[in-house]
Amino acid sequence: MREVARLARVSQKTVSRVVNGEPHVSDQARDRVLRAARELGFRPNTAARALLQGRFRRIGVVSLGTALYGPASLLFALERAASAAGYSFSVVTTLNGRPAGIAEAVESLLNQGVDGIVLSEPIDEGEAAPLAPGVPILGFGRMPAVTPGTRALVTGADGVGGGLAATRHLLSQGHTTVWHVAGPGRWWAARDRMEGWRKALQEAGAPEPECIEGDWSPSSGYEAGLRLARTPGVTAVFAANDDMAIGVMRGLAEAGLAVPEQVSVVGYDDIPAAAYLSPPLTTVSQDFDAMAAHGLDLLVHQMENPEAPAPIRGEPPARLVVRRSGGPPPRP
Amino acid sequence: MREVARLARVSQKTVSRVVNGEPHVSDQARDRVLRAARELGFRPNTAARALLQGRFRRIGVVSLGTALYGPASLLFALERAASAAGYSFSVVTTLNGRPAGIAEAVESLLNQGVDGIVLSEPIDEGEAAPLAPGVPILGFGRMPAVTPGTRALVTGADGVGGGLAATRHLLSQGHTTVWHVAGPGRWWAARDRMEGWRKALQEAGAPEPECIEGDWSPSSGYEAGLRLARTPGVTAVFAANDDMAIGVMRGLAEAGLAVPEQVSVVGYDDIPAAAYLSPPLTTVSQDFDAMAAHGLDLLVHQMENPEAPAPIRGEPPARLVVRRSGGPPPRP
DNA sequence: CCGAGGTGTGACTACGTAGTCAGGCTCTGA
DNA sequence: TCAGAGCCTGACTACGTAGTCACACCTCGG
Repeated sequence: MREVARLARVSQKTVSRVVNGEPHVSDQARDRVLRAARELGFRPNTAARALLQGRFRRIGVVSLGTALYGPASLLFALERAASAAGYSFSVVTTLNGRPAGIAEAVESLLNQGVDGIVLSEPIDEGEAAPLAPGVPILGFGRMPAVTPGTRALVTGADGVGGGLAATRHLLSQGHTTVWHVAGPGRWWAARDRMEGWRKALQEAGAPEPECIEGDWSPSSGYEAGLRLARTPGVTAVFAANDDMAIGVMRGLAEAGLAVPEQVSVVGYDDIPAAAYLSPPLTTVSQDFDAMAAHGLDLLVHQMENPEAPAPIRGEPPARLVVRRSGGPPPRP
Repeated sequence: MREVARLARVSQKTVSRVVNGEPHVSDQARDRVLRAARELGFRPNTAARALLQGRFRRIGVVSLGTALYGPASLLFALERAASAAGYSFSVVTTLNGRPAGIAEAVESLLNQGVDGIVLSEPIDEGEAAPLAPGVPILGFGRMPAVTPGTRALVTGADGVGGGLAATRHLLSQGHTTVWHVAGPGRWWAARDRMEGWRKALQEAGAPEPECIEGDWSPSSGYEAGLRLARTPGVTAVFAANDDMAIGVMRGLAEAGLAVPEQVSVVGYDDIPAAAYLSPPLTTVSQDFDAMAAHGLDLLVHQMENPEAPAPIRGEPPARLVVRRSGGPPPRP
């Protein structure tokens, strides 16, 4: 910046003014500075700026690092939202199955100097609660235990609503009850979807079958499908994500059960391939961009108004997408 | 740090020494400093450190921001590799279909002060060449045009090898030739896979049918499938990713063609669901973690030895995974 | 008993930027 | 013509850390 100043025959401070678009600079000086900056390939130093202002304009995200469609979509949506809000974007993944993974990841983001943190796939890790003095944390779905004093925000992923819609749909097709292949119990998203399922059964007075826990993978869905095929009376299955739904359908098919003629299946996520499976998969769709925008709005507001209470606002609902796989129960 | 020093009754410099694990500090002083640091919740300031050292220990990645399995897997693998190498990780997505997207994204990373840049899904954008004075750039697959003077590195994604293996497999099943549903022509990955397909046909002396260009989505695969079903003589299709392969299979099925009995299909990526589709999908698998580790190795080496020429090393090969969908041609 | 070499410590400084403040200039209205 | 009110400009400084250097002290071999 000194060199630019020298070349433009102004002071370093004036260059700073031009670069930051401050007023009170003559057009002539501004012109000379801009020309000099371009000529020297000047790029303001982020470190110096951050040092002076005490913040990086950076948002950090803790992700599990799995290429699952939902989490990956949300991650990219968050990047777009952060970028639109003028923030840069750091990612840390927790090593799979590592205890204290989230707390460690949060720690690493704090060391990087982020101004806000997002837990895109909150997991209940028991005691290991993230602690972030001064830096607000946003959780999607629900939040893990948080150390008191930490500024935690929550925005819904509407897993309950989605599970409710999926299960209601199956019940409305005439099934007497609906089986559930859940995600891993530590994920809040899995718990939410299960809660929605349970609610729908209760409001319909349907019996609640034992729930099978998968790990989001098609192979766990496949195992569940084989097991459900051996279980008498199974006519409708709600899987907590599309990958498991694919596995379930495969397991049922190998056991000789046709979908949707003999068993109806509903998934969750609306992966792009869902409409092109055999049969096309009825599933629950989420608007990740809206979720990310809404969540980041909360977070940025909290970052810029440290004292203000977290505003409560509506969040984008999950939406059922009806296709063939969730058809009516078999005629006896 | 001054406060820690005061509390520990040492100089600020000694605190710095302890924090950075430098030698020549008595156990006694180190102990006092560590205790004081813990008590005050001290966290070294990244900005000041970066300002002094002229680098952030940060790697930036340009991603297209699509939740496609391959790109998302590579992104997370890169994060793991960067974290293992002691670097933090920034992501910028290019807005879909935006011209000059990559150059703009690179610019934004440079403004953040990253020490190295990865283009995880290089795209040929014609004139808009990324320009990065001083900061090395790594491209996966092949590289877009790069302004002279930019330190560009390339690591293979072995798309050619994968396309070759997929096509050879189909030919070895007895098909006279293989149709190809390609990815968007601007993607180097799509070009590589197509080149592998073409090579395999040439070495077998098989005729080269016209290639259909998709956009990686199942729906584009579906369109291609419908079109191929109307084309006489189609018995084998190589799709440039699994999503399109799913669409192709759906299109063929709707036209009454059975896979693999009447048409064999091979995909690319080995998405988790591939093994659980109907029929299970023969596809090409890549070791993203190995690719990322290898690529980051190159990049970090170049970052830390600016003058050294880029070392050339072997890269992890793509591997064919044989399942049912790529079966033999129909008996006449 | 002395010098050489190693260890432990702290004062001082620079890194590149933006906030503060002071001062010179121009323009306006009396 | 002059005071007052802007506008434009630059000197100075602080931000938090690590590199450099100086120095006191200790140990050891000759």
